[in-house]
Amino acid sequence: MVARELLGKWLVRRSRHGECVVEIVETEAYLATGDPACHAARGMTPRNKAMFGPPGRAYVYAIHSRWCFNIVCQSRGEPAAVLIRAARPVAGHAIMARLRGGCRERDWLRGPSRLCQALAIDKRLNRWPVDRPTRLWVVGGDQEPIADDCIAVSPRIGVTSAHDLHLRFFLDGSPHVSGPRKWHTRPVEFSERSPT
DNA sequence: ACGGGGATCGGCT
DNA sequence: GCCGATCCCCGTA
Repeated sequence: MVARELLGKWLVRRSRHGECVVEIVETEAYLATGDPACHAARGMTPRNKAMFGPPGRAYVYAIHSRWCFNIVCQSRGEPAAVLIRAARPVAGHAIMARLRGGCRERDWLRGPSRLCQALAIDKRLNRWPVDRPTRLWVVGGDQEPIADDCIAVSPRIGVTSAHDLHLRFFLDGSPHVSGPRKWHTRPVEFSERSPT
């Protein structure tokens, strides 16, 4: 599953502010079928058009006047995407600190819209290809995948429907993961789940 | 043309 | 923890 493979990968953003590198520590999957929370669940609209396009591109949309960045990961006629929820700063610290208004480093990329703020991601990057080094791309395809026992699973955050789907993946115990601190570690009720 | 709702965040208690 | 801001999108008329 792509959402889990993206953990530990690096995301590079080259903007007019300069270049930033971050390590992805939290993702959520939104599925093609059987997932009412997925924007594509009710067919194509102007907003979710990117999800119906080729995989490996960005899907950027606004919620409550803030941006969220997804990577389209499947497109065999079946739209799906991975929301990038949180990351750890690797390079470009000065840029991210400025764009995030000088809050604590731990909070720069903690949450999908905070991440977009820190990396200057907005609607203009909707449908942008993220598989080659231009303005926004993912690297680390050749690196070792994160071990299963370092990855925790839970229901998705802020999603009111489909609570039975455990499609949030994150590096267990990472301080850069979003949400209250109790969500930073593997929830007890899901700790018995075998890795998928 | 209109109105309800949302994959959020930050401030306040 | 809870609540409100804020605005764009989408379903309905």
